[in-house]
Amino acid sequence: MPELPEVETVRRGLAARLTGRRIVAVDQRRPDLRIPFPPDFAGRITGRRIDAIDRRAKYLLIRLEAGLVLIAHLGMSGRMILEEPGAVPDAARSDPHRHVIFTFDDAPTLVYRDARRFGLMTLAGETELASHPLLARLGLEPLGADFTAAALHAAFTGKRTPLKAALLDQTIVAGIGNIYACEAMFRAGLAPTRAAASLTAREAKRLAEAIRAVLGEAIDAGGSSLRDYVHADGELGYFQHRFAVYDRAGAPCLKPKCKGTIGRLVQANRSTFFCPVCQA
DNA sequence: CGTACACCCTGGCCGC
DNA sequence: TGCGGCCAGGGTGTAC
Repeated sequence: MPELPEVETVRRGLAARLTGRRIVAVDQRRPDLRIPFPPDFAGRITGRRIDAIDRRAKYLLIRLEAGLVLIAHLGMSGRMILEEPGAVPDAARSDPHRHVIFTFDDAPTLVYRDARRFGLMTLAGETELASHPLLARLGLEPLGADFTAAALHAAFTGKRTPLKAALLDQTIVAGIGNIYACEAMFRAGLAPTRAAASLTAREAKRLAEAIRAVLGEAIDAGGSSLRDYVHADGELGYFQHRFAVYDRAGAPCLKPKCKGTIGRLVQANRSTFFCPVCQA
């Protein structure tokens, strides 16, 4: 379930364990995920130390020494799993979805598992990172300093698309997925069907604050509920979180004194959950 | 250009 | 228990 908060939680877990460690072996078990691995993927990263692990939207940016960056996206089902070297669980031996296995000096083994293979891994030079096709068109970073109410309002200018679709458009705001789009609109009290450009400055301010709050709380929940952000089985960044509207169709609205019932509609082929009373 | 939809892939769940 | 249909938190390419 990787949206921005989950990717950030994974980032923190990986950074804590792997920063400064050297990749000593890479077992790449198939030629592609959503896109092909770059030529000589394993060869190009083997032997390099990890300088830092950063994030842009839902992309992990694993900075290796000498200016090489491993760009990773978890797609829908991608997971990063840390295992003690040699301690591979029996169930994992026959698991066909463990696609890449990174071995380190003096650090847990990192396994990339992705059943649906909507994730990706590729390489880019540090200097060309900002202009890389995967990253160049990304919009506002919701937890970044430039994500202001005015910037969000401006980004919605001319967008006649429904608010829900605008929030999922990574070229407008980057990192929000289906769950947190629903949660943020609920918290801001905005109807998902509103044209994005129709938001007033005041409404854009409410929405920007709701987005930041919802994402921040989810990150806090991930961080506080996991020791070092790692489950007992080594899986990183997936945590129980209570949602106010997501997947709650037919259940009562949680807003105090609201007697609404959470509804579901389909926008851009994806479910939207909302309270028709609070989000009128 | 903006918007709408099919599609990529596997697994889990539901109803029959 | 088996099987078909539907759904899923991602993004992209194509057609209008």
